[in-house]
Amino acid sequence: MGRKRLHDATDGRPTVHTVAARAGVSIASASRVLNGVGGSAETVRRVREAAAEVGYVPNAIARSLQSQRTGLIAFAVEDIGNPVYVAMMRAIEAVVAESGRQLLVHATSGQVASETALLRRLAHRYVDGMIISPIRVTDSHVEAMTASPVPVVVIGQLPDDVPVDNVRTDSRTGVALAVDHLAAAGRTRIAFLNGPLDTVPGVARDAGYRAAMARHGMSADMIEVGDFQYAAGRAAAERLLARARPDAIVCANDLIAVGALHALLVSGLRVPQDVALVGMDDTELAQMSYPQISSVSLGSEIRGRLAAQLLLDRIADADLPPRREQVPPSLVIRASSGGAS
Amino acid sequence: MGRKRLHDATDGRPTVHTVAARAGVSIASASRVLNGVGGSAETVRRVREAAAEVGYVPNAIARSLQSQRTGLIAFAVEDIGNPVYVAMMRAIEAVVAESGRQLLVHATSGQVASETALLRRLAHRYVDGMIISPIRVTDSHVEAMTASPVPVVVIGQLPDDVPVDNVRTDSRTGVALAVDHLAAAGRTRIAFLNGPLDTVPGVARDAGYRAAMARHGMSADMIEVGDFQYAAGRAAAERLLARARPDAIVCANDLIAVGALHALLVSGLRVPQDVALVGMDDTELAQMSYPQISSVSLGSEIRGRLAAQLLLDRIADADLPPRREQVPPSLVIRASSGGAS
DNA sequence: CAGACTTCCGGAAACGTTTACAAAGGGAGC
DNA sequence: GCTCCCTTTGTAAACGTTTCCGGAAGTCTG
Repeated sequence: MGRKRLHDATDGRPTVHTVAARAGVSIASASRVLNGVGGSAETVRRVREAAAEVGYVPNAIARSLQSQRTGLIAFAVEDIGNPVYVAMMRAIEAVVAESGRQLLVHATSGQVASETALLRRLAHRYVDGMIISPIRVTDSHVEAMTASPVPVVVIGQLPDDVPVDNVRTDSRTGVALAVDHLAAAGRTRIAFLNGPLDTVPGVARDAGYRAAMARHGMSADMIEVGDFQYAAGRAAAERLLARARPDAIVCANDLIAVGALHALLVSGLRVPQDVALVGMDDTELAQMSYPQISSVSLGSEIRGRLAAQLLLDRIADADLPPRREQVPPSLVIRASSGGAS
Repeated sequence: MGRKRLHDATDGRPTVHTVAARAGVSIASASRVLNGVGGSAETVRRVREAAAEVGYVPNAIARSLQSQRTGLIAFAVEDIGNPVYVAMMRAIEAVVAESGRQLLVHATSGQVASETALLRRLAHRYVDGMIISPIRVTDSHVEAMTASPVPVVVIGQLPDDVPVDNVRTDSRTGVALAVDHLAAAGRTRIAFLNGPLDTVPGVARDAGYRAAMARHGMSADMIEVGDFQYAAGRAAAERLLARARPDAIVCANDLIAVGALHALLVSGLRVPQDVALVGMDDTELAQMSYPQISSVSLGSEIRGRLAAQLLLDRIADADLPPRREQVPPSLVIRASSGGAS
């Protein structure tokens, strides 16, 4: 009834004080028992009993404040809907959950401002680490990442001198795999539908396409650019078909490929007979299409898993030297390029 | 150099104490200024300056402990990969971000044990609220939800007497819409590919199909059941085609529909000429297929948005009476059932 | 110029944990 | 019986913030 309450007002939920008082021990003892460290048999019994009686549950925030850990891992990505990120997210979730942590997901819309804002917010330490897959990498990204007090792992390319753990693949050779495959199948007019050229994957894939085409002595004049979405892919294919007559199309990701497939079928072309099609990322989408779409796998699940692992390792030991994992691309051949249905 | 440091060891990051000391004011004043409440012009200037100089950033955890709020909202869902949940997640993310909070995503694998574990963990208050879309609802779900100290909003059906905010739709009439549409188009042998019958949506959709078929005087003898995935849909369609000759198929969700489409095309049937197809959930997948798949929209984005809104409202005022929002289904007609391509 | 009122400030408590430290108790070995 | 060591316990500090409260100083009013 006193005006100045010390602990455990009648309205509040039970705290370790409640439990301690009820068990007739100090909060230190209560805490120790509840954490399973130390305590005599009798004390353990009394505390456990008291805790059960009042339905005590430790407060995660208070614990975090003390331990300086939130138990949260953030995953920041342009678009939660893109199946390639979904695949990564699944893999990351698995690793993160395994370590007893939880996953926070951010949608950045691919905007530099919101990505750097997110990185800067890491200073608030609301999370123990972040995995980010920026589609563009600017100086402010790099600056924010290196200034962050909590570990950051990047999925994607990063300038070599940036001391940040990262997981990369080689989409340049990935595109080459696709071109080689199509050329080997006798295709001679291989077009390319790319994403924006001011993105990291966009330039890499463009370079891969041009180099591979040059290697085969073919001219790289059937390129259309849009963004990395289904609608853009469909539109790009329509533009392409309006001005050229390719016998094969390589797409910078599966969403674009599905859009292209749609455009091809609408205009009465047969896939793969008239036009062969190869996508990239090897997402579920490629398998769910009809015909199933050949796709260059960039190991999304593996990259996700590796990124999560790198992050956990660094959280465990901040002094590790920066690490860099590389996942090689591989081509998965399906019906759309003449493989089995 | 003293052994017993009080605040701000040289190694640590700046805290409000650092700022206060540097500005020559008390931590109370520093905190007030940093929160933009009170302070004389001179104090404000000094504190701001000190904060900028040391690069002060408030610690989110400590703030949470004080405010009893984490600023986090959890979204728990069976499978992060299902496009219908992706759509909901997008909508929820938008609302949640708008309110200055962040989204935590849990994958439950649809297992009752992990869902109830998640709900019970809410007692730790690691999050300000949770949106959950359980595919099955058991007594332990209900018990855990009502016992939770933080608000829970359910997307999906819930027994009427459970005092928990929820957002529902009516997939029973949703299926009826599909059947009516197909019957009106002259289809007479309408099959149904459903998800598991021990799930809430599974039974509702089954009931909807049977009722609608009866209403049209058609027998409901072409039903196949699998889970709500692409592969299961494809397999179910194959089983169906092996034993019957439907002229239309209604699917319990879009993943199943895409799988069925695949099976139909593989077996040389034309869609919609030979077999009309209608999916459910109206996800991106339905638009990305060829032909595009008619689908019963259950308003995923709307449900997501509403759920987020209900949750925020309840967080703001715990004494609100339980609310229940209903989103009506609607049919989106596309090429797969004879609509425009 | 006294009193009332406002503004600003600092000390200290509070949020709910964990843990360093010291004290106390109890065997065991001599 | 004494010392030594080990176990158990409680006190209090610490994590980093916000905020209550009382006092001081300044401003206005009559």
